[in-house]
Amino acid sequence: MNAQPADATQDTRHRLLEAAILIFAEKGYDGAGIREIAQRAKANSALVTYHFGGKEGLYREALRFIHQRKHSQVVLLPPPPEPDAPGARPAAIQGLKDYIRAFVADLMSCPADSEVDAAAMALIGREIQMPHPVSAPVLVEFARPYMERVLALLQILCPDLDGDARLRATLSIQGQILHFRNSLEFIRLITGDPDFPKDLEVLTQHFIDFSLRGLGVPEAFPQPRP
Amino acid sequence: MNAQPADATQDTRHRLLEAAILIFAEKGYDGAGIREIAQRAKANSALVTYHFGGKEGLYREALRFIHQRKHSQVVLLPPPPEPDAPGARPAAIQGLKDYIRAFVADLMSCPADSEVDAAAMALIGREIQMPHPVSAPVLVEFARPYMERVLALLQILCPDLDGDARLRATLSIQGQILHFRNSLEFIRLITGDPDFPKDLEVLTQHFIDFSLRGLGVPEAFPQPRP
DNA sequence: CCATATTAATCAATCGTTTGATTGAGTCAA
DNA sequence: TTGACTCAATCAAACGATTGATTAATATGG
Repeated sequence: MNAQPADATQDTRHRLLEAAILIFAEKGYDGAGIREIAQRAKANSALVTYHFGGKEGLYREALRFIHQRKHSQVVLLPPPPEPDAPGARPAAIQGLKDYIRAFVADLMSCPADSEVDAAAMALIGREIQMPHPVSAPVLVEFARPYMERVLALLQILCPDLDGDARLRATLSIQGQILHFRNSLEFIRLITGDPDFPKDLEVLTQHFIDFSLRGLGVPEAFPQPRP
Repeated sequence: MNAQPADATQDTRHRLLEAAILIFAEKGYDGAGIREIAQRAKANSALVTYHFGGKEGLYREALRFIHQRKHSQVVLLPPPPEPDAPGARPAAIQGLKDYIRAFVADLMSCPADSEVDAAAMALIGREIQMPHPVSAPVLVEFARPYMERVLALLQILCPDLDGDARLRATLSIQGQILHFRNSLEFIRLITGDPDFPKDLEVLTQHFIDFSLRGLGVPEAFPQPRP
């Protein structure tokens, strides 16, 4: 009569993965121990080896788990407009605005929503900075749609730029946002403001303005002084 | 008659600190072991406790060591102009250009120059993302002059912005550059280009253009379409 | 100036703990 | 019974720290 008649095993796997995300995000790969993870998951530490083949396997599967279950706002966006379609340019401007909004939403899922989601993004951020050898394939697959969408939009917005310049611009746009996410703790430390992004909407709008202007999109630039 | 008559002890301390920077930067605090560090420094592992009181003390002193010996290009810059001095605005534009150039130079000290310098900046980047409790004071002291200089320049360049908006802009400028530095490995991974920043000068110029335009500085914006 | 007492620095060896991994017995549904 | 799953107990290895002996450097007294 209990709520888990079958599949208690899948449930244990699931609990281990979520606990792994939390602990790995908090302490890093080396700092986290399988005993602590298992304890958080209310499971026996030997099950890490049984289900995942060891600590490394658990780490790899945890990242895969994040990649699969992530209800990304970005991939739900409509595809970027075709470069030579009529009205492609204003559509691309709106597309970049929508992308930044969705990117921020993906990254800044706050702990109030889901403790695991927040830890998952912290873990991804850490991996971007220093990829664990085991996670490289998952990480690239995870990030590719983000990169390619911005590159496609830039092809319309800045047709004069060559491939390298578009890559630099893409990394600048995503870099400023990722930096916010990855160094939140440090920013709060140096500003002394413990709840720094007081208003996420204002912050999002800043990213949009700064990026569009940074690209040199005239429509986003303030009126020239008279 | 040998070149090191006295002070063999200070030399050991020094070797331990440099080895610590290298190993901590490569493997992180938890991943690095004092045995490995001592071996790299050609010293006995007991000397870590003797000279620094333990692993944590070595870590703290290594970060202090970086902070002290860092021949920062940024702090060598002339002070930012006074807000109400004549010609402050063009001076501030030039000041921001100089700052970005110096900031990139500080961050991207390549391994060819000094293996330890490169590792030191990787370590700082790691600390910005997840500050070790022990390092927070050093880290804040390290970063403050960078933050304050940009904020002072923005006060001249964007007098209309309030304090929060200036902070957001500062973090966007530094964020894109720090992202390049901290996620170089990942960028090379996802682009498939193992020697990504082919030309550091072009990259620096991109940061300057993107930042000045992002701020909405009209002087940096391309001619409005006729 | 030398001999000796004192301190500082380094070493090999070892401490107790914790790590990830393994084992073998046990549980339970099919 | 079988096969998938879980458990407490245990393993060897690595960890950070400590020890006591040893050497190098300095200070002191005659």
